[in-house]
Amino acid sequence: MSTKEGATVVNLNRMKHACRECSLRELCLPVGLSDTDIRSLENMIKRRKTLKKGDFLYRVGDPLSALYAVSSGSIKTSELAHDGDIQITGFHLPGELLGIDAISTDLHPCDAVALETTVVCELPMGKLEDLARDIPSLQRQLLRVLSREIVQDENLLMMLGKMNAEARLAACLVSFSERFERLGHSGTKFKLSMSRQDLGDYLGLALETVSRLFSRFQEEGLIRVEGRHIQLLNLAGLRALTGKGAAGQGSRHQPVA
Amino acid sequence: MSTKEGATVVNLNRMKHACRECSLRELCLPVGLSDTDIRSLENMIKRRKTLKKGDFLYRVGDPLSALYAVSSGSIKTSELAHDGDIQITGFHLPGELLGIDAISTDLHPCDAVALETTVVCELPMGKLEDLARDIPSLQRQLLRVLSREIVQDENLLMMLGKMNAEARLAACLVSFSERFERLGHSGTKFKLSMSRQDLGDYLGLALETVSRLFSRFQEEGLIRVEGRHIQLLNLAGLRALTGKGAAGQGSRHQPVA
DNA sequence: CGTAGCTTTGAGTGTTATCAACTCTCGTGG
DNA sequence: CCACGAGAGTTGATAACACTCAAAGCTACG
Repeated sequence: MSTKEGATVVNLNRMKHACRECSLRELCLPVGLSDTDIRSLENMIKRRKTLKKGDFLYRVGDPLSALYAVSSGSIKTSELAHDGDIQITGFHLPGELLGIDAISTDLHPCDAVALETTVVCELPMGKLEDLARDIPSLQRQLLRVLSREIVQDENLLMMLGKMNAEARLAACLVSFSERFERLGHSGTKFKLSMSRQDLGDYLGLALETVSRLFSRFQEEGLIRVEGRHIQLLNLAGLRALTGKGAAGQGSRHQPVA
Repeated sequence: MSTKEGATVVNLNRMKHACRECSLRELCLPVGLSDTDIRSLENMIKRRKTLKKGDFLYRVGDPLSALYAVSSGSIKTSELAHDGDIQITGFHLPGELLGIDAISTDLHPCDAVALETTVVCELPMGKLEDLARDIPSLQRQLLRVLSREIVQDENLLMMLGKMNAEARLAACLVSFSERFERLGHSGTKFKLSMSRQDLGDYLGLALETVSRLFSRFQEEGLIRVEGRHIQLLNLAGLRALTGKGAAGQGSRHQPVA
């Protein structure tokens, strides 16, 4: 298969990972579950998988056997067009669930590739459904997670359909900022795990356009760029560029409207 | 509320609409449910609502009280951007479910507007969850429907991110063709219920571009256009265009959808 | 260190948005 | 019955934003 067996050999003794002790439990599936319910969830988790950079978690057409929760690292999901063009449909950070777009057909419609060394928790689909039936709050949470994914996709739709390149990258950076912060990391200084090409394939832009925008944002004092190390110097300014600026100070360069 | 009470007064005696006798049951929520299960579903359905063209089914920020299944007619869902730009996130035909993107926050993130006289079945959210707990196959079906929506959004993402204007409209027409056919209508001759502006707001194009493309497709013998009446003359040709057809069209790979 | 991949920057091009004028349809009211 | 106006659609001219092609600089890793 695509993922090496060797990877899962490491730390077999840690396989019985406890959701209760996981720092991500408030971001992941256990939200709103009682302690006993979480214990049931723990028992269901088959194992944790470690992926190296470039490893596939699953591929287009693979049958759905489990959902995966990112524990550490990051994963990109992408769809291939007939002519080889790639659309990245999401970057998945710790606490986020993968594979839910496969539920409708029981086949994965996209590839999932690790952007760096990444650990995921495996949630066997059958057991998850059984458990959801027994635990109403888990059922609700599952629906919520799916629904949240729809909302995220629709936000991305808005970006691709109605925003210019500048606004797209700004919105993307703001999104990363918020998500890193939720993870307890810095929301203004972080390292991107994906390439310019990946960002372009996500935002519907050429990689050169992404690169140029990074340079321009730096010139304008909005961010500091050093390869994949990003520092957000003017978060409000970035937000203003996305259009949704509530705390907008006059960072209006060109009348976008 | 946004929708007038008057609309629902008509035909109160038909309120006890039977899913069992609905021609859409194989497209809608009852898929895979037993006869008794469907009966439980019927009892849950609060009522049917009739909307006139332009009526809102719900608005951004409205609390989620029910999901809606389109029975006849069509509905567009759209999000408003800061500067007034709108992105249409979907056109919903009979048999399709609306409101599922509100489950994550219990608030509707988009507007839903009838494109023509439209009838919807109302599925109270709380009762639906209760019923899903009692009927495992309904739970599965519910997850499936949500997941399918994600897949659809991701297809649209692919269009907006990677396809040119020509390919987008072609893909859109092919999609309508397939959906009308599933509904038992003609897949090659149909009337669009939405304006060029709506199509543009869906495809991320200016309305003028949409209009020009219709004209060009007609010149090329792909379709026949008469206002909103569309006839597809060369479905294979349209499909070829969705594979990014400007250059050579020797596409060996199968179309996605 | 050397190579391969990633990133930056430049120059030129093209697809598509924007602005604008005109037609057509349809419903309303004079 | 026709004039009128509003909304929808078509078509043309122009220009901008982002893509493509190209080359050089940089980074990382064996």
